[in-house]
Amino acid sequence: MLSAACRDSIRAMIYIANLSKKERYKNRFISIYKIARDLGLSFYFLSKNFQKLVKAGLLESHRGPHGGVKPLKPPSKIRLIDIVTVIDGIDFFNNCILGFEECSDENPCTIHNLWADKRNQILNMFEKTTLEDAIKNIERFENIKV
Amino acid sequence: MLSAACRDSIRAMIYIANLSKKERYKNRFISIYKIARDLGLSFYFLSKNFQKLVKAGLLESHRGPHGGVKPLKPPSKIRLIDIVTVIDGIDFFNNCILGFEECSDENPCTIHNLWADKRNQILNMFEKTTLEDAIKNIERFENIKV
DNA sequence: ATATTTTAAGATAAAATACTCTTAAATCTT
DNA sequence: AAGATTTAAGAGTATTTTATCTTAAAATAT
Ligand code: FES
Ligand code: FES
Repeated sequence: MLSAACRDSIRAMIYIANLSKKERYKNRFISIYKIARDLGLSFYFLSKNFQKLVKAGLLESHRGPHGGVKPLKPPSKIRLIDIVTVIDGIDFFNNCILGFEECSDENPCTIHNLWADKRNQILNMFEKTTLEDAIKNIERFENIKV
Repeated sequence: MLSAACRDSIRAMIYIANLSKKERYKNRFISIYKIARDLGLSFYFLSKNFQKLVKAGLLESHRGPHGGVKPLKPPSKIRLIDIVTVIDGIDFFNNCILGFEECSDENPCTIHNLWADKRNQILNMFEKTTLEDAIKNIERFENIKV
């Protein structure tokens, strides 16, 4: 459902948001190399994908020593759907699951009435969930994977 | 979410199931060429994908004049999940949305608690929905796309 | 028997996605 | 000013998915 690029980006954004809360990292740029290393991701792939997030205004970037990226908004203001929109686009939430051109209640496919509901619930989840929600889970659960 | 192969296959299976109910087609083989033409799909791609459904026992095939495919079960006994399982596999319903190796309540990622629920609802839909349900919608709605 | 129709199977080609590399530009450190 | 660090951008490569083609096998029709 999410592309590999999008999965990586969401993980990284959650990681950045969480780190940026700590005193040591507040308002500091975090190097992409460090993020990739800490999360076990490819530096090349991650920095490429980050370029979109920077352009979209979700991240601020800075070159040179002590450079890196940092969030432009507080975790409570960055929703998962914002990241998905930038990296994958939102076609998934508009398109027919059977691949028809149009998707609407007026022009439904044979399983539209069932799928549209599920799809909206997913959309709802991505719209409601912010990086802060994810961070809270990090604090809440012990053996959580970041 | 569904691959192109899977989307095509589901559409074709619904079409076959619906056609097989009609007196003229009862217990007859329906040519793959006709199915592809009627649904606007590629004959090559569809016949390739059908091979899996035949092997899996969802379709019976027959070569030569008046050959083709026909369902091996009544529409009420073929669930969407059966087709998805054969064509795409069920990894989607087991895997972590953020790409982690494991996915379980005991070893969750930062959004597992939110996603697992949605994912199960989708699974539920695919498990509960049969070809008969889709056919009923064909009868129920006027401008429906098959 | 021979020719025709139709699916099966495997090879090939094209397109999309995932991933990597190289060079440049910006910034900092000395 | 020179060198080191770090992201930006675009080109390049690899892998996966999608789509097509070719040949074979099976069944029917003549
Ligand atoms: S028309 Fe197919 S899901 Fe809406
Ligand atoms: S662990 Fe990530 S969705 Fe379950």
